[in-house]
Amino acid sequence: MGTAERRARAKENLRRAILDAARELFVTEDFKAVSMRRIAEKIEYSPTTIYLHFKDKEAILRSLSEEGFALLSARLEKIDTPDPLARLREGGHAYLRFALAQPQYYKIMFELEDNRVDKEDEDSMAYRAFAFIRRCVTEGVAGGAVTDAVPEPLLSHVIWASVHGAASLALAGRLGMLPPEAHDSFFDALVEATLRGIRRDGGAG
Amino acid sequence: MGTAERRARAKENLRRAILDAARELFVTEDFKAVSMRRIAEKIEYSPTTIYLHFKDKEAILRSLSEEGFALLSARLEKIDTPDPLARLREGGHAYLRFALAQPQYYKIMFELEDNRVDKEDEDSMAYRAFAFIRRCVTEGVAGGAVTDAVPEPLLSHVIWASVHGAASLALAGRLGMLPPEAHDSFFDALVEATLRGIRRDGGAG
DNA sequence: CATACTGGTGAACACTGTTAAGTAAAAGGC
DNA sequence: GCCTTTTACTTAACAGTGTTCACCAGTATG
Repeated sequence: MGTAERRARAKENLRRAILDAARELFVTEDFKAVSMRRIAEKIEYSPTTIYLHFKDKEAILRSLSEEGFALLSARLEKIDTPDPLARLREGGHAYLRFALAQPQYYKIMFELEDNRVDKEDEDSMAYRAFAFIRRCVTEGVAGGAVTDAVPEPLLSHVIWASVHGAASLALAGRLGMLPPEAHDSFFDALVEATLRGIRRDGGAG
Repeated sequence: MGTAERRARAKENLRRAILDAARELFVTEDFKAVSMRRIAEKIEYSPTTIYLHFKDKEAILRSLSEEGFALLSARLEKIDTPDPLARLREGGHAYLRFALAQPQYYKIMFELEDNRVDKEDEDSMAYRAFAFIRRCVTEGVAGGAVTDAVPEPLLSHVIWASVHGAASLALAGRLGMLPPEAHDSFFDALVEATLRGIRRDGGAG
């Protein structure tokens, strides 16, 4: 039966159209500008139709959040620097560039209620982005460059927290005390301090 | 004229009542549960009355945000450990305890739109909390324990970012990969790594 | 005493997310 | 080809949201 397939395809298409419309709304305007009615208007369907494809509005935003993590991990995985610490450095800067370039994505990735990844959803995109850090740390520990005093995955979380903190402060407008031209130096200093903090030798070099 | 004073006092009282009602709503329930109508109901006034005391809803939330920073800086300023690095360590833990104990406060302190502290509003409570870090850093640099390779206030922002990142990840539910009993170890590891990252000697001690 | 100002309100506007009930069309069974 | 069931979709409505405007009573001031 080709009909069932065609129907499934149409369904998937509409689902994608909804996500596309929502993404365009919240990337070009604001995160608060995404309303069910505006999405519906954009896809030229009734608002209630959306509920046939997504449980509620948050489900749409969660999808976009996942999309954001996919974009982020794609950027991270492009980095092929052999040395784990140097790779972490590049990864940190790539992370911050992403957050600043895609603030709307970044916000829903971390400000959404109930991200709670209780279970081992190891194929989530967030997990995948995090895996970049974990690989660097594991290699770094194996090579002796990174401290083994803090067991994994604690150390990877420490790195993530530092970089996320910088991104979060910047997006929250809490870097106002720093002149804009100093932001890059700040990001640089943060990445370097973080690396020093996890080095085995304390990072005199 | 006593009448003008009495009127001013009544005005101030109502302003406080509004803030009290809003705080109780968003502390006991949720940040999203704070609505103008529910505040009005609590203070037994019409919703429109609130607009005679606050420009809009965000003005109320900004006041509460400021209140949150006041609570935080009060906690920090209690710490009187002489050694700057040890004081930073204690401050970091106090900061994290505050964020976990008052998640609603913490969220509006950093998730509110337009916190942009462009100008030198040096008497804001956020500035005051930040000054705690700056004092530690300045003393630390003077005493030789803290690196002088990164000029202030960059280094203080680095510290703030790290600790805020940990708090933010925790509140966003992004620590789900860690078992709950490991969270304290994580916070500990983060504070220690941050301190190592800013030490002059790289922190072999 | 008339005027102007103050504090407060009810009704309304233009939204929001979401649900229940209903409809037109396509698919499946005979 | 007809009948029934399922699918896709919509209209109307509910219960809220922030905010504004026109209005009104009471107080202070000329």
